Amino acid sequence: MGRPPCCDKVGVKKGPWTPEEDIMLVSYIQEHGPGNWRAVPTNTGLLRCSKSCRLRWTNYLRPGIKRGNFTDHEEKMIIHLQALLGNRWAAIASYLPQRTDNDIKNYWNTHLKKKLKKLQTGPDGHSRDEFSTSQRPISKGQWERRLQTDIHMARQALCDALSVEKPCCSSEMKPSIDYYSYTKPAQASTYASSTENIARLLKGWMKNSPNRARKNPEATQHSFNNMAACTDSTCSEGTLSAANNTGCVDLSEAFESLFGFESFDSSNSDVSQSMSPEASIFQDESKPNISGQVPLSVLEKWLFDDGATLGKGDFTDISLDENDDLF
DNA sequence: AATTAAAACAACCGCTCCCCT
DNA sequence: TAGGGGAGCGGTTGTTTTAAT
Repeated sequence: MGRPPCCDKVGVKKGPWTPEEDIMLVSYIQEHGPGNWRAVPTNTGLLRCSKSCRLRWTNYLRPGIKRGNFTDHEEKMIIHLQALLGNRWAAIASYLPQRTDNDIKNYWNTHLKKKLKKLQTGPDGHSRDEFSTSQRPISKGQWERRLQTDIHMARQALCDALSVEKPCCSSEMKPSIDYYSYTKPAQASTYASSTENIARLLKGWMKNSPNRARKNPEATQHSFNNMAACTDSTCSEGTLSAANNTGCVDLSEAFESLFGFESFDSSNSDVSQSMSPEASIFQDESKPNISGQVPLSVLEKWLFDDGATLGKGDFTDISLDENDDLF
């Protein structure tokens, strides 16, 4: 006997969420907090699968989500982290607390993949595939060890960077996954605060009809973000928060200060010119970079070469030098 | 102005992990 | 310790929007 589906297939609504459904979900979570998703459809009367509710909340309704264009340094962070972690979008998203894993994944698939492919092929359209043939084969154990080290190094570097602003890290960097979680119902009252927020929310929707919202999703999302900025209890507890105006530590900014990403201009993003032939590493970006550190070094070179100035050395050097020692 | 192709993004599906009994 | 169930994650699909012709 197989496992029953998480929800009845019949009578479950699919497709885009309506504002009404959003409100129902938000009000429920406001009252009870996220979690126990299975109970959400029953308790709210939403004809949605529990998974769908969770997804809608985490990807769209959750306070503090930043929508719209990715900044240059966000882009670089994603590329860098993807090289380090592979397609572990949730892990990557934990370093970009304002972005959802889905958002990052989509951005990677639609923008960055192409961008990197361009780099790989170069302006002449010919593949610059030298490393894939010249690379030493490495055993699974080796690359796993290497990956572990990379992750550790990245965490360490990030932790160091953050500790400048706020001594929040222990020896083990804790990704901001906690930002998602919301366990104690007691905190619920401070979450979306009150009917006041729902009213504001509605107001936002009135102003931005679905059509308009689609054209400018940021506008729609804003009402939620604002709501969150004022009331998100996690912020006052010192947890990472995206509420910019609350003075909480912003990981993106921390990364910025760490990497010194400043002058990378997407308009001059014809990075292929500065790319070495090793750019061929991107040929299989859907997997963790099994091919080892050489690809990573190229990536990093590109990431840090143009425009990055302060603080960049620490991260790259550690990553490159120490990992070379592994071999 | 109409049509088509490409891009962007929201949402779904199925698998895996982890916790609880 | 094993099995069941919920939650989370990553891949993929479907729909909408935008750009090009």
